[in-house]
Amino acid sequence: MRTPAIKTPLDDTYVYLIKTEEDREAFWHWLSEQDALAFDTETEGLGFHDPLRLLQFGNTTEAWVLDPHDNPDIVETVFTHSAAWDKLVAHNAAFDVIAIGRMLYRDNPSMLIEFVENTVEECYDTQIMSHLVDPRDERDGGVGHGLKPLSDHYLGAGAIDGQTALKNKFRSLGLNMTTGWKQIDLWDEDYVLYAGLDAILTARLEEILVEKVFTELNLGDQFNFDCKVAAICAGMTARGVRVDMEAAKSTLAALTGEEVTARQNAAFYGVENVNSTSQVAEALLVRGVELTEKTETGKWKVDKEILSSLDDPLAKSVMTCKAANKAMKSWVEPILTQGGILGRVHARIAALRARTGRMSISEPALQQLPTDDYRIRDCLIADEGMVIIAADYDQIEVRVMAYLAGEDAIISAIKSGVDVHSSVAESLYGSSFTPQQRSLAKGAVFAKLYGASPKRLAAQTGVDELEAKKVMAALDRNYPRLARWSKNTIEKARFRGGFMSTPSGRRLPVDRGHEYKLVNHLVQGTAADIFKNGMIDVHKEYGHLLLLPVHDEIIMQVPEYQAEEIGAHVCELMGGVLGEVPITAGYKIAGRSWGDAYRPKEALIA
DNA sequence: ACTAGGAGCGCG
DNA sequence: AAAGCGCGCTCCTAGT
Repeated sequence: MRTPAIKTPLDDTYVYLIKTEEDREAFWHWLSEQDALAFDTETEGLGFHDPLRLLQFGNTTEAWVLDPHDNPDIVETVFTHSAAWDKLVAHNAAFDVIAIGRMLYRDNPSMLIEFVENTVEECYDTQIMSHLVDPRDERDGGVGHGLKPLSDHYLGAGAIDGQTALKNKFRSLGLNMTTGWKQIDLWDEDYVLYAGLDAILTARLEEILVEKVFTELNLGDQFNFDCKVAAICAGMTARGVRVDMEAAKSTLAALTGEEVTARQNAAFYGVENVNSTSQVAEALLVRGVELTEKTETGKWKVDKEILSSLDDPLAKSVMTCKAANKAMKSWVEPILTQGGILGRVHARIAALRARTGRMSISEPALQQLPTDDYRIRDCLIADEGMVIIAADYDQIEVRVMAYLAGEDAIISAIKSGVDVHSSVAESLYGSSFTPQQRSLAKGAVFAKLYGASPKRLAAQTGVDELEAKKVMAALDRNYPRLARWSKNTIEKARFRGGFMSTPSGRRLPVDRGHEYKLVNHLVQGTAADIFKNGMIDVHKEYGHLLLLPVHDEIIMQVPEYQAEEIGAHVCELMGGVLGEVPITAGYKIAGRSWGDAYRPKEALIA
């Protein structure tokens, strides 16, 4: 007996359920007629360990919804006996492939990683395509990269909003967005309808986006490149990083102690809640501290920079308390929670997240671990017999800027192996420049890189505004190609609007009124692609050792006895030339724990 | 009760 | 003339 199909709000499109043997037979027949196959999953939640609930397949007019646990043969045939259809289509393939892989290879981490890498790379991922067409998210004024906004925009399917519909459904059942996904009946009419629709929308999006990416924009190579990167990143998520549970517990205990002491101290001065900026400001004013800066909304500004300039016991307690609290809540507790499941943290690594093409890591945010407190990184360690190493590019953004600007004066300094910032300082102040002058020169280069005003440069380096202005002007005078490139970039952006592209072809949207940002975006985006390129090359040789990407540095674990050898080789693989500009990398060996690279000398003994 | 935005802070 | 860039996360506050 066949289970009745569900008619969807889209014209002539249906969702079929696989519940009976007859359903299964009909599905196999349908499957044999597909060449492009979109798939999607529903899970109990968004975390790495949350199990699969439903698996959906679809084309542009039909979807099939099944319980993967009841149909392991279907899952295996589609995902492990490839080549029966031309392509697999998914929206953010990494998420679904990991969920499917976890079901297939529950007890075999290395098989899981291999499966994830191979399958993600093979997918036509509509999220990657979306990003190549327009990298902006909704907050930035772009279309966004979720299935819903993309369907609204490209398919005019605005009426379909599974998220909202299901949220309401959850509510009517006494559930919420956390419990609902886990507890709603597997065959709930709305649940399976929207599950199936997502596969259909993905299939429709793919048709439109493939045309745009491959034909209109000629970004086929860029797409394949980003698929490769996405696959490597998904593999790293699947591999995870080993957690040192004992270290994590003791870090948590130490931070808790610091937090409690600092909080009591702050309370003594009248601040019940250190995270309330109004309380902090009020208490400081009462103590006779002079505050001068206000925020955009007119409240007293009491950020770390201001507090640290105060030399006040309350200010110190507030800073200590906030730092400890942030470290616990953002990193140590999430690491402990995830580590408690299988001993590893499987952070989500988004291969194509920033509008410049940079990657991001979340749950937890492992690209943002504090550098001044090794105890956080101490929670993360290499596997048995291995050590953590970090290989990072040398001044990648400055080199990219020199290349993009064709600034020979900087390029020749780089080529001759001279420190770039010293070379700039020498050109500005002569060969007897002071360390302060080097630091100001470095600041000026970064100001150029970010499009900062002399005012900002002054604030950051401590010189007065006039001095900052003079330095910026001198920089422009001594490096005329850099000045011209920056100026031309901004003018071109103003004139043309729309999108501009990096040399590798990545499209960067122009923000009206903020054209100066293009200078930075071109540099950051090009640097991101160089990094990804290096990561791909390292992956070819040492894929099984990759742990995390951190903007311009690759974190790996390597067998202890080969650490030097592999480190050096990895740097060779990362390096290359950008036109005339040499691109180089260096490595450092941390130790069994990542924190070993950040441990101050005194702490090494203890 | 839940949401959105602001403020703040961590990194490259 | 003026402009620091890109992220993720947590907490607070004010809104519904």
